[in-house]
Amino acid sequence: MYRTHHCNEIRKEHIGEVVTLSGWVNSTRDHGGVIFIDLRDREGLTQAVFRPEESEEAAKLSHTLRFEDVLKIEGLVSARLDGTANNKLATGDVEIVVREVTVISRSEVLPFQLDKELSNEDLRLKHRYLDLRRPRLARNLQMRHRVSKATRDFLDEKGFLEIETPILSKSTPEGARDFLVPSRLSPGKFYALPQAPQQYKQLLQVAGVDKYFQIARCFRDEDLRSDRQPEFTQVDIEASFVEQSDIISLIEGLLGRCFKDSLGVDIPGSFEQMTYHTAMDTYGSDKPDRRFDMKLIDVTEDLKDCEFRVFSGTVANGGVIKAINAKGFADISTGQIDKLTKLAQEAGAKGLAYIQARDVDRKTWRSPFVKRMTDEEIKALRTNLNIEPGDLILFAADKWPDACEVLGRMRLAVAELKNLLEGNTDFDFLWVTDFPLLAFDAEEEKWNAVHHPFTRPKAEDMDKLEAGDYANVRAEAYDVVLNGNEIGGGSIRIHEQALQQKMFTALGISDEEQEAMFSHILTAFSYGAPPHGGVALGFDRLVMLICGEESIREVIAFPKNNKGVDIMSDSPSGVDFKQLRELYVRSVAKEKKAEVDETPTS
RNA sequence: GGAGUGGUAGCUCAGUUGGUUAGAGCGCCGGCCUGUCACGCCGGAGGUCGCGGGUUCGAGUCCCGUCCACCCCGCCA
Repeated sequence: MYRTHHCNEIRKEHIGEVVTLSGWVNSTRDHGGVIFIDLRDREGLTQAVFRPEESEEAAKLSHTLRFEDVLKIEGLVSARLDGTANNKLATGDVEIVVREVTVISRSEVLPFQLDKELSNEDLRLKHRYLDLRRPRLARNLQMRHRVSKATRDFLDEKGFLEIETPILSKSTPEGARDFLVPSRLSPGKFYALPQAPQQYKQLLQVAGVDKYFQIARCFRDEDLRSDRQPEFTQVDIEASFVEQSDIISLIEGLLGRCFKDSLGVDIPGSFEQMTYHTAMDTYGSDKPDRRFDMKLIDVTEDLKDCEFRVFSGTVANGGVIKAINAKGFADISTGQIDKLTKLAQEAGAKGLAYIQARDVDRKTWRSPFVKRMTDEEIKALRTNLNIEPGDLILFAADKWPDACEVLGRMRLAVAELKNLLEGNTDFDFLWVTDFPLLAFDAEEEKWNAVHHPFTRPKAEDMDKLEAGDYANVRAEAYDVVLNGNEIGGGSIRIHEQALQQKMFTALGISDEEQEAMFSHILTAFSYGAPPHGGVALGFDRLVMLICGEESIREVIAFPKNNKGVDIMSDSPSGVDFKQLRELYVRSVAKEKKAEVDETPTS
């Protein structure tokens, strides 16, 4: 037998018992005579004491122990000597006086120390199995389990069925780039890995499943980010005979359960709802972070006749002028202004207009344009923007969406520069609703679905869809936002064949293409489809936020690096020519020396 | 595809206007130590300063190129 208890289990009441523990050597404190070893498993630490007078053999062996050796110890649970209890450890009142020790496995010196922070992510990922021994990561994995368990429990109680959908799936024309899998049995044809189980879950509604969920792995072949991996997990939910409010209540309950069962935190029973238009207008983002204020204020009326042509000209062309007041940030450095200006330009602005309001008197204001403004204009700004000495005002003048977008980014950048969120532990939940159904892609010169092509237009905007007024059709779609992160999104779906066809046509998908790519779902809708809708939660992001991490890599057991490479197992990697031949695939990838590689290395 | 930050000992980092033999903490190795828990004390080993080129009497430091990592934008219906 390896153990009678785990390493965070022994307490005062066990004193006098003989126990057996197994685990890793977390640390050794060798005093020559007496030796202390902290034994660790995933649950915690227990101190073992080796004394020659108890067992000469064990004490002798204990001198040779190194970090991360794996041991089995047997000994007597004893109270620690007076004044030597360790209140940092749950097991700190007791220790195991060892009478027998077995070295199960020795460890080489580790490539990094487990008790120190480590910035070399390459090294961490290469030895992920060691990284995961660190308490923070071990805790994250346990939290992740808690959240998925809470999800399953909650949805089960609500009558949802967990159903698996295919991983070998069909390529979809819209959306992200697909991962493709060549088919050996159908030469020249390919499966795609699912970007989401969207169509399957809708077909399950046609099947009468009524309430479906899946903790589903999804795949998108796009560039990575700290919150994006090529394969990720989403909590995929779909239900029949539901309206938007039903899904919203369901998710509020689900998130409540997740936070309760993982962190023990009570979150609000319902979240504020905000339209997409209000979110953009007020925060310059469809996923506003409301943990700090700095709202976007419209000053178009105040400055429409301003002598500063950038402002008045924009208004004359139908644009707007918006501003944010970065309270107390008038002492911003020139370098920081430059940085913000560059950011604004990246977001599409021509420049960044600002006022550093050093004191009350406008003569103390530092600004490229303020001298050209009338006293009335200044007065209006003072009032509307609540300008006080020490404030920094940033302006954007452009078409409404662009001005909002630019200032939205400024708002986040200022919060970053000013460390507004340092130490903030709030959880601010929010629903963003009434998204536009379609958005025009200038590059492709076509309309794209903002959410996806199965999203239902709002009933009151249906006539606009008929009329081809695509820009003003709103969708029965909603996102759930936590602290400026989109943690989920969903919609009520189209369940009518004719409407779905109309939607495809609006997206520029010809009748032939509809037949080839979507006949299964269009046909299914002709056999009695219930109204339905659902949502998908970004599970990795949710767990990341629950764990207080800044990257989803910290909550995924074996993540890939920025280039999509698993540097531990070295995947992706080359395959044998024979494997490719069986799949009727030939690589045209060029090796470093510019030759076509027909026998890839492995 | 574009911008930014970084790369110095096993790890985390410092290294000033270019100037002696490139440092610290932790880890590692050896020794001492019977109540520690970031144990302590003594001693020691350990470096292609990412790589290549250049400027210079002299380059970790300046210049050019390049590779890698992270981060952001694009992209992610």
